[in-house]
Amino acid sequence: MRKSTLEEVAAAAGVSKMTASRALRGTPDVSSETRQRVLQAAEQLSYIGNRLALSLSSQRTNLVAVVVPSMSNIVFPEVLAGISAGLEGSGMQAVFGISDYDAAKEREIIHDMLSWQPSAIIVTGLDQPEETVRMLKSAGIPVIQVMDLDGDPIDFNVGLSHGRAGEEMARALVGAGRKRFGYIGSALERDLRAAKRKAGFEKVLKQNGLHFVEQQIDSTFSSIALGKRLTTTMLASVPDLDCLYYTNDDMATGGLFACMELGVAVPEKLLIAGFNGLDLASALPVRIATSRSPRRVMGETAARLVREAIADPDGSHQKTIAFTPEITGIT
Amino acid sequence: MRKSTLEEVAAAAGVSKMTASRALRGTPDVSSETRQRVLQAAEQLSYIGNRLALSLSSQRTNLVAVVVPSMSNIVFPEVLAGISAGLEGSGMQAVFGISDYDAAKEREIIHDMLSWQPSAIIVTGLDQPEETVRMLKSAGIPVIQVMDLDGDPIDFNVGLSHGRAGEEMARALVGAGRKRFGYIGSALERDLRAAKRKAGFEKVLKQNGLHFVEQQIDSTFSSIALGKRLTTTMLASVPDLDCLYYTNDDMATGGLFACMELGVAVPEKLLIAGFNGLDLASALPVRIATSRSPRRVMGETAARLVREAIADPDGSHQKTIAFTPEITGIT
DNA sequence: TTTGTTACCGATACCGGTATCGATAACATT
DNA sequence: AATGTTATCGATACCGGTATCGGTAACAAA
Repeated sequence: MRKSTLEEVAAAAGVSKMTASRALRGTPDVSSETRQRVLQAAEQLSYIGNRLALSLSSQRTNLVAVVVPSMSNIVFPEVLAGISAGLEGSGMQAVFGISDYDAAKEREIIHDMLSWQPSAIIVTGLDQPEETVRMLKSAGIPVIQVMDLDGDPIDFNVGLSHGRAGEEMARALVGAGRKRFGYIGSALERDLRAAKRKAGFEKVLKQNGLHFVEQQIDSTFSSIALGKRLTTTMLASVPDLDCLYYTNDDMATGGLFACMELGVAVPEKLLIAGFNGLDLASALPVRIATSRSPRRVMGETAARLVREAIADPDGSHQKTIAFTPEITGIT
Repeated sequence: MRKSTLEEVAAAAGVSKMTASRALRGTPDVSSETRQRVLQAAEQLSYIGNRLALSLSSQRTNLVAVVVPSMSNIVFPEVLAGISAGLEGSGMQAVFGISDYDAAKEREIIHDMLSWQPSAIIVTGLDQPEETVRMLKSAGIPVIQVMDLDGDPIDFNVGLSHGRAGEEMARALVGAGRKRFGYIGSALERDLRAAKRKAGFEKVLKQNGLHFVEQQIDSTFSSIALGKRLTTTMLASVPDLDCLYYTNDDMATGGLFACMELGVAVPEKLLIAGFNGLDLASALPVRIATSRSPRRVMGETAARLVREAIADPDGSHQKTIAFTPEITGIT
């Protein structure tokens, strides 16, 4: 079956294109009898409007572009789900792109997305290179940067400070009496937020006259398996650590599993700390420490800002919405 | 900064719209000097082409619509990542929609997506209601149904048989000497593939003169926490089960955690079986049985089919690509 | 009867690109 | 000098809708 156009629907209903358009959109100025005929013709031809034409003509799209770095970690899909849910009922539609933690690819994806003339764009983090920032600024639409808070926002900003999250976690752990710290990380040169957490953590360690006794940083991305492997290696060479800080909960969970297999008592002998507050982490048979980040809520909040900014483009809106991660799992 | 148009770029370069268009697209018939001027003007105005106009005019989009039921389970993001990766370099762009396991919502989303005139559409499963099927058929583009295999495909089909996956798992478990089976599920009325697995499993049990001694099915969606809770409840009332089959690995993992807290020996006393073959499952300190489904590969395969079907619309292509899940974790 | 109103509908321009065809100038060929 | 070629560019139509304005018929009011 070939795609049918409004023209064809109109012809089938014996009216003009314009009248058909009005009938389908529910505009007034159409007799209910005519409307009926058009609706029927459209149904009959299984007509689906052409949004390209609609958007081009009306000079507005219902698109919200969203760029996230990855889909392999549940964190970003959760943000997307939040955005998608937060947009529901607004007539707006999210379009996603994956940058694979690659700045060049991100630039390219943003460019592609902008060419679809979205009404707003949501990007992850505040660390876009200058050229990307310029592109975003010149797009003339609301730009929402999510997840992070450490940096200069382009426009709107929804997130939490990863630097502070690292600091707080370190403070809590030092406060709990831990002294011999190790760090296990992954892909820090690409996951800049994880790097910020580590930096914040180290800063507080230093303030307390402490430091990471041992570090193990892999260049691949975080996973449970990687956390398990690196932990096994590290505990073999430095068995007397009493606290391990990880990139995130996935890595930390792998660490916990390693400990369970090695028979290392968690948290008595070794405290394990991650980041994110995954559902997984709270269901674990042994508690690990984590900073709970409101991922879905951040997505929903970003969506709300988009709706507000579009509903009232000239209004003065709150530009920054900060979340504070709650630390759990330290007793 | 206001969005600039090709017209403006052309004016700035002192040429016609048409020449500017050619220069930017790298078409021949433009002197390198003129091309240079246009490129410079475009750069200067930070011009970004309008894909709406492009696609409307050229009558082709680079869009591939994708509809998945959820983002809360890592399974679907992985499929999306596979699709996204498989499309890379083709100039095509995936657009995602989330149906929340709701047939009505799915219908609506598919309708919305089709209005963007995608070049192909990928949907999850084979169980769309008749009206949705009609809509997909009349779209006149390649339709790829992924994940499932049990049913009548509209066009292309990439997936595995969940009915058989359930059967195979049951055969393996019965073969391993298990006799007293329990089932723990979630949202089966919406997650039809999980229901198919259960049906297949039960069929084989019956063939062996067995049945589920106890069932516990919640109406909410699968999660580790839910698996843990339901397992704790079930083991309290029926402690002598020797095998538990779950909706999926998330639920099964929760079950394992419950067992670890209750001190139930896994797998000696109780064997735990899920589905998916998540990374999580293989990193667990105790092995659980699972059927490994090639989620990312299914996404990549779907993307490949899309590319082939679009590159050669009239060619005869293989319509169905079947995967067989590998069972692991039974010793 | 004339004049307003109102309800309904159509003609036309336009959104921002691309496809197509034709025009022009410069140069080579006969 | 006349004719062909080639390289380069522009004018126009069109993609499929919507915005805008104007037209017609029916009916009410004066």
